[in-house]
Amino acid sequence: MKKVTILDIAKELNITFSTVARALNDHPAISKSTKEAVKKTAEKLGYSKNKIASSLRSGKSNIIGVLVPSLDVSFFSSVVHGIESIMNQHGYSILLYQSQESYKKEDKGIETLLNSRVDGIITSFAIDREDSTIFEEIISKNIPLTFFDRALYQLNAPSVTIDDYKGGYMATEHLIQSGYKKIVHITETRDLSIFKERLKGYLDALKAYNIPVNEDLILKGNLSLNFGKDCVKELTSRGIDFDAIFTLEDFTAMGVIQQLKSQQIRIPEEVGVIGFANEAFGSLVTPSLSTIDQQTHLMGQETAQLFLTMLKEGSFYKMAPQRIKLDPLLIVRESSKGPQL
Amino acid sequence: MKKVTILDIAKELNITFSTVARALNDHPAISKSTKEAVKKTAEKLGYSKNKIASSLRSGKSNIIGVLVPSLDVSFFSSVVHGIESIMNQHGYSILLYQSQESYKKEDKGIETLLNSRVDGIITSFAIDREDSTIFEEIISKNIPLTFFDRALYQLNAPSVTIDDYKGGYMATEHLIQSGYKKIVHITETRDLSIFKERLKGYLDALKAYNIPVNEDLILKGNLSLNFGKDCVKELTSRGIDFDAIFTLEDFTAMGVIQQLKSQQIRIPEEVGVIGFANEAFGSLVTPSLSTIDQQTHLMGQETAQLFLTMLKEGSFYKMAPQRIKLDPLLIVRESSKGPQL
DNA sequence: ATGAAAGCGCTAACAT
DNA sequence: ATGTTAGCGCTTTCAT
Repeated sequence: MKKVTILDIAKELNITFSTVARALNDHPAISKSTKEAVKKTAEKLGYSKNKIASSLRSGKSNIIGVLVPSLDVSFFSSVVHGIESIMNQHGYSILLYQSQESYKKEDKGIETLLNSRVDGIITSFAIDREDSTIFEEIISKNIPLTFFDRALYQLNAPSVTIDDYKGGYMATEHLIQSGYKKIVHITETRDLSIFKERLKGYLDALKAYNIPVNEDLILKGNLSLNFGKDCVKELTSRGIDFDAIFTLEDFTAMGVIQQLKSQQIRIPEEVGVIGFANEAFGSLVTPSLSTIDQQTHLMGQETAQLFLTMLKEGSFYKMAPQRIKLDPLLIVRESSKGPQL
Repeated sequence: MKKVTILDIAKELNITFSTVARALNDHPAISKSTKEAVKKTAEKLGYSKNKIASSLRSGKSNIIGVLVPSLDVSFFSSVVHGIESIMNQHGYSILLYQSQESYKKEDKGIETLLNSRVDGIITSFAIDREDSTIFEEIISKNIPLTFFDRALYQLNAPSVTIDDYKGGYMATEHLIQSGYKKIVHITETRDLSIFKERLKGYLDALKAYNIPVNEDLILKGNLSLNFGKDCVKELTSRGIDFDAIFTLEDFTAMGVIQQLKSQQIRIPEEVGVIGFANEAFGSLVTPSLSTIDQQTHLMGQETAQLFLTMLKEGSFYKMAPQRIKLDPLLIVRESSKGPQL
């Protein structure tokens, strides 16, 4: 089965290949009858348009690069799900790259995407990235770039994130309003602004309700289920007085819950717990886990939409970039129902 | 910033562009000194190789299409994670498509992938697919095709699946060996061989242990958490005698657990439960859910590896295709610890 | 409404 | 070790 080109169709119909090309692209100047004839023989011969050739000539690939830390993290796979669905509807394909949270792999990925002449890049960058020059290069080449979830605000690129500050504030306020007073926050050692924002929200909520900040109640480490367990162990062994825990994300919260249960500390009567991210397991565990939803589906859609808008504009980085901040959603479940009166 | 081509580098160095091309591709016949000079000026001028042009000329895109139902299902995103990682290490990029379990979108996806001249396709096809002609076309065009999880065995294409029969057998045998005797199986109405295999495993395990099959204990529907709840309601309202439930996947099992708990039926003392898929929440719920692990990471790796082997062969569909069946893993947790003595 | 011709940026066969 | 040359299969401008 040798490959069929527009030339083969042209020969079959005794017209030139440029007429065929126009017919296949629904060019207005081509008569209805030739269009039909062309499409029929294309079908008959099993013609498949060579997008590589047309991309080379036209300078547009209709492919956009999506670069994320890892599809093994449900947050990212969920957003990518949304991005692919929307872009697909608009005739774009997704070239996928995972950085595995390593900026070196990310740099390599960006190079490959650029070599592939993607029409633009959508990304949430690696946790260990320290300088933004590679993204500046993309911008200076006038290639559309859109961030989601993790954004570099010093750059002139649009972004879709959730309001992590607000999320942190909401979680903390909810605990306070439920009657908790000595609220622990577990955060990250690694320097990522989204975690700092959540911490800020925590601090401001305490302030707003006139609760003094106690440094003993702010624990730092590397997020994981086991870290959550360790935090509870440390708090109890050091005899620190607390009645609620707000963790930077759900897996850590899960560790907290498991350890509290194993030490026979009742949730939510003795200690309230709230996480962040609304992982699938939160509604299924006992007690079910209160959390902050990050609206992953909405984020995927908004990101794709924002990117498409940018593409249409033509001259990308001229105006101030649009920065969409999605509202986090408070999901109240059993784990934060309030202390025993 | 206009684009830099090998011609620009050639002019800069007063050599021909074909020497430049060879230097950049580390052609053995090029002297070390020119290679260095070329690479230095390439860097200096900000050259970025146009993969589209080289693909057009060479007939190889170094891109493979990955077509899955949805990244919102953790099983698939996990396997795609593995596939991307491995292919990436071997210099391939992934063009991603989601069928959303619709064979129509899948057909469109395949067409786009073929138009994009991918070097091959890796897929787990849509649940509603009824005929295999589109895959036969791919094969007849001699384009490498590899299935994972859901395979069409009548086709001459390699596949990586887990042994669903064995998984069904293991789950059932485990319940029997734990002391359960009246074992329900919840399965799918829709016609997908993986579910039928699990059912077969269930039936054969019963047979092997001389337990008569009771049709009342085999329930069919569309998998979901709520369906699991409904099944328990139906079983109890109809007064059917049962002491264990094996569900076709974990979300349904979760529904079963929630409904049993809400009816004050104790797990595992009164009713044992085992699911299938080893979703993330299984270890976190109470009681923790016994299940069958599908080895998603291994599946991703094996699929990528099998595909790469195929690529190397050159003439694809000549020999009998390799069909890798991975062993499922029995994960015993609290929900199937055995009935009260 | 259609044809002719140029060329996108590479690779690769064939020179020298 | 390097140069010459001919395309890959389209899109697009200019003619007719």
